[in-house]
Amino acid sequence: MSRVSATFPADVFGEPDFLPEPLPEPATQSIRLEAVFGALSEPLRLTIIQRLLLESESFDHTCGWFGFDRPKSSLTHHFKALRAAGLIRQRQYGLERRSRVRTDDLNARFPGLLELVVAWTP
Amino acid sequence: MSRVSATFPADVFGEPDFLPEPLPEPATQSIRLEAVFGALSEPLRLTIIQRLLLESESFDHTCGWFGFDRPKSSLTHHFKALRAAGLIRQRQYGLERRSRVRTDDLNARFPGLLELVVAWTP
DNA sequence: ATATTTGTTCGAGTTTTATCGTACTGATGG
DNA sequence: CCATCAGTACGATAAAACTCGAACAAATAT
Repeated sequence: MSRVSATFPADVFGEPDFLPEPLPEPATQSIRLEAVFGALSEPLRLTIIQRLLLESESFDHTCGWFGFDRPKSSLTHHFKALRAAGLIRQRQYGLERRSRVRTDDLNARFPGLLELVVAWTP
Repeated sequence: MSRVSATFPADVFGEPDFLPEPLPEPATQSIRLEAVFGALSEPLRLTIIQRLLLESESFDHTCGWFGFDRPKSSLTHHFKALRAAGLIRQRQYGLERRSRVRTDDLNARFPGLLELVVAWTP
């Protein structure tokens, strides 16, 4: 893999200068509280958001990074639910699809929400 | 109706000296964040909690007070869901079952949560 | 080119949740 | 006693959500 590839992994060399466009997601203003609550009512999804908040360093993570023992199609389902509700932003880096929490958007729209997720004990 | 009846309505003369026992509800420590999120992911239930927070004066409210145009059995279902998740406390006053938000419990356990509900715009 | 890797899409089965009519209960008032 | 009133319980139907296998797609590595 080339050091200058447009798709090299963000967790090896840090964030690339030019990020791929995010996958389709709701605009900040149209994130709905009830949809956010629905997305976070599923323990696996709550875990995803919490771990992204607590263990993310300066880069985004693939869904494989979490190490969940679930079929890939189940993970796709949950990540899509999180993105549709406005909780995560996803970008495609070559093969990988990396996710980060939309922290700024969520803090602006629902202050205090992410603190609750961080404090959650499974 | 007697002024000293054990079951007179709390919204006419204020809170009685001896409250009826609350209906079965989860203990404060066992209220689960994911269950709370699930309960609040339903717009009607979100409305119930918001209105109890915003429009409740010093007394609890019956489910009829909200004026929802839904069958009674549907309302029973949603109020039971809110109580099971630990969001409301319900007491029986004669015929009526009155609800209040478990504000202290929820603020202690999930600080900031109720503010999000208050700020919600349907 | 071919295999490997990461993740998607489709579709089916299962479980949960919502909706709501009907019948019922228990307290109150005449 | 009998009617009324607030709300429950039951049960059926319908809609949503979760789970997951199988087949597929696209980028990468050799």
